Amino acid sequence: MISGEYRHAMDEKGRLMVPAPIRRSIAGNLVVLTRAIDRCLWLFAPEEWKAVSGKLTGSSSLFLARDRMLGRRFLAPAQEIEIDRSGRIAIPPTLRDYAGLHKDCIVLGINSYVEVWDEEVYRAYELETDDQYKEAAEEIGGSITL
Amino acid sequence: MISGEYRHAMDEKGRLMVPAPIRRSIAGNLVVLTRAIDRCLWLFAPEEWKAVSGKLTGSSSLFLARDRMLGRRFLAPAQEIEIDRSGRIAIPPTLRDYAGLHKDCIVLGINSYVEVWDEEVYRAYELETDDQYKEAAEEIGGSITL
DNA sequence: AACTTCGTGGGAGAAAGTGGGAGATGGTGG
DNA sequence: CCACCATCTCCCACTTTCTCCCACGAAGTT
Repeated sequence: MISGEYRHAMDEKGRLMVPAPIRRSIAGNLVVLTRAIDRCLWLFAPEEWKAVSGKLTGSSSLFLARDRMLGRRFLAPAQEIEIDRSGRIAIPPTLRDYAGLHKDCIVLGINSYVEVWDEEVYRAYELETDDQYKEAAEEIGGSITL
Repeated sequence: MISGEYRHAMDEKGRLMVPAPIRRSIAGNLVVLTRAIDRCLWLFAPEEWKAVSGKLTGSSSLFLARDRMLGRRFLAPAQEIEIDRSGRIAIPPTLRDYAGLHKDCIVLGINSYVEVWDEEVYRAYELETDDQYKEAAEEIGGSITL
């Protein structure tokens, strides 16, 4: 179970720390990095990635526009990346650009995957979704009693 | 059953006392600390947190915008933290910033969870919500007789 | 008054994070 | 086809931060 919210700077070489607690919950030193659906990156442990991508590829067809699109935008950008001895990953330029990563990044551990955001982009996202968040909280309040 | 209202100072290292009465009602020396919905932090005993977070993670999908948002804002910030031998917790910087904790903090024990506020932020909250509080009391008065 | 419990501060060692250098790799132009 | 340049990758060393532990002060109790 991964979790935690961290702020880290990407250095001039495009390297970003994977926070130690997250690193500890990933076996081995390989991860899969890909474009998320929102303007950020997703980072999976290899076996998690297999599970997710497997569900998409399992039933997809070359001849369906929707499947081709998903392949291009979700599967193709995925890269296997090594965590170096200092616990960093080098983020490829195309992914860096997609997520608008500049320097200060936010790293989110969410259950079984990790998200990487540019700090400013994430702040903007939080503002945008603030109302939805509070609405959702009220709804959930109906079903969760503590 | 946790309760109590305490004022404690966070020291220069970002450590905050968990008041002894609250500590006694938590088994073990691990707690889960996370962002609340208002500008403060929530502290749960691990099993309480599992109960709450489990209801959210159970049926969530990577491919639904709302689920992603809830994961980011509610699940991700949660961190498991150890209570040290002196009964303190070290509050991670991102959580410290979110709640605007500076030095003097208010710790509230509420039933089955604990809230941590910056003192000034809490005073402001009390002022803001004073009218709502009295209205809410009137509403409740309809159903509670004592 | 001594003892116990609670809270506070600080120090040492360990871990985490940062920066930069050298060799390898791949692309470009002559 | 070869030489050169840019970039990448891997590794090492330094710095900072964190964590754990201990010792002291205050307050309440027997």
